[in-house]
Amino acid sequence: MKDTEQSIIEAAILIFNEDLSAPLEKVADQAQVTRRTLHRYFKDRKELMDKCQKEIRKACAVAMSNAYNTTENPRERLEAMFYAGLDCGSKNTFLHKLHTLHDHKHQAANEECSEYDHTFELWKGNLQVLLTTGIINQGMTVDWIHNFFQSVVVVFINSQQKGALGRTDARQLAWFSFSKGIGI
Amino acid sequence: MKDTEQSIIEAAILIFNEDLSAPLEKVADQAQVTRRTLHRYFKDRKELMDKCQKEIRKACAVAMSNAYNTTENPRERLEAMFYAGLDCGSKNTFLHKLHTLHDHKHQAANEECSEYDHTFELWKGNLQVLLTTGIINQGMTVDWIHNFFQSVVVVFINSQQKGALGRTDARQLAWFSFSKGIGI
DNA sequence: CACAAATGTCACAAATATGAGACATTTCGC
DNA sequence: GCGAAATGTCTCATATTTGTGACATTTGTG
Repeated sequence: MKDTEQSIIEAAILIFNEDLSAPLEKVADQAQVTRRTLHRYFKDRKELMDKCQKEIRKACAVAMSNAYNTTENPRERLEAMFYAGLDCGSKNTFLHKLHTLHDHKHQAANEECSEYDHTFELWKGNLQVLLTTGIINQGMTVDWIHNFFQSVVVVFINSQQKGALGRTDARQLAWFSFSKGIGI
Repeated sequence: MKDTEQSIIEAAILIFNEDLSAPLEKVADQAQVTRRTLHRYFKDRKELMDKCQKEIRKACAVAMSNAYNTTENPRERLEAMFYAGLDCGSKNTFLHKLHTLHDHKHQAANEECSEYDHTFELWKGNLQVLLTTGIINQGMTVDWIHNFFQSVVVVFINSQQKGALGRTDARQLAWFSFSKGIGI
């Protein structure tokens, strides 16, 4: 029964990802919990948001790290990490969103920002190999591909929400769109 | 000086696109205007939001319609409408976002929904031609490509906001990612 | 300059969101 | 079934957001 805290966090990620300033009652509803209970686990909005970020960073870091270690081939690594990104779903996109907000000033001094950077260090490093060895040609930049990656995850999430496509089909489609889209 | 109303709408689209429940003061700030002035032009939040949607639908509809009429070749049409989508920028993505929200129930009876549908009628019709003639193969679905289209627009906007890429370069990159990503 | 329109400043009431106390009810392990 | 922990209900104080009136200031125009 102690997974209430976790389910609130999951709900918050879902809600805040759509509506950053949504009232906490929406989060509580999504978690099928009272606002009162939510406040028993989280002192205030800021604390909830912080826990969300921590959860997100952890989940993404673990998934990415695991995927990275499945193979030594850069091309296969990219694919493995891509699927890991899909599996992280809205956690992945929310993390990315928080760091591309209009008023967000990215600075390495910020603890959360540096953790964010670290999360994608492996990803970007691997990507750089593919770029320099010419497997990915064109005028592709790391930033573009990073954004593009996140965007394809959004497409995947949307398709899953609608239920129009099976998970396996959607995963294949996503990888097709991503890999071809960056010129592999 | 009467473009104050318009600049508030533009500001609102920018802010609401990032944070749907953002306080109106943020919109006023973005428009470099007092909250008091904002309320002189818009009775309340709902009226502002409605005007935003109207503006968005109009802008997207005009841009798409123009692009459609530049050529009769479906393949070229797709490209022209793609660039039109880029030019609509956040208007395009905000419109799409509003209709993919978790709690949004899409129903043709709804006036705004039907207008939204109409906006992309041409786009989807043209796409269907490309699908049935086999120019786009794979297990691609219209919905997937539609979502994918919107996502690439987001990537484009992000790259422009950062200023890392010139507009022309970004447009080319975007078209590359999109066209290859759907298997053209 | 003078005048009118637009905007800003300040003040304020109403609505909504937030956070927490007190106590009832439910849930779970034993 | 008992007791403890978790959760819900109800209530309330406070903070924030919202919308508007009254009046000062700025801006554009003749």
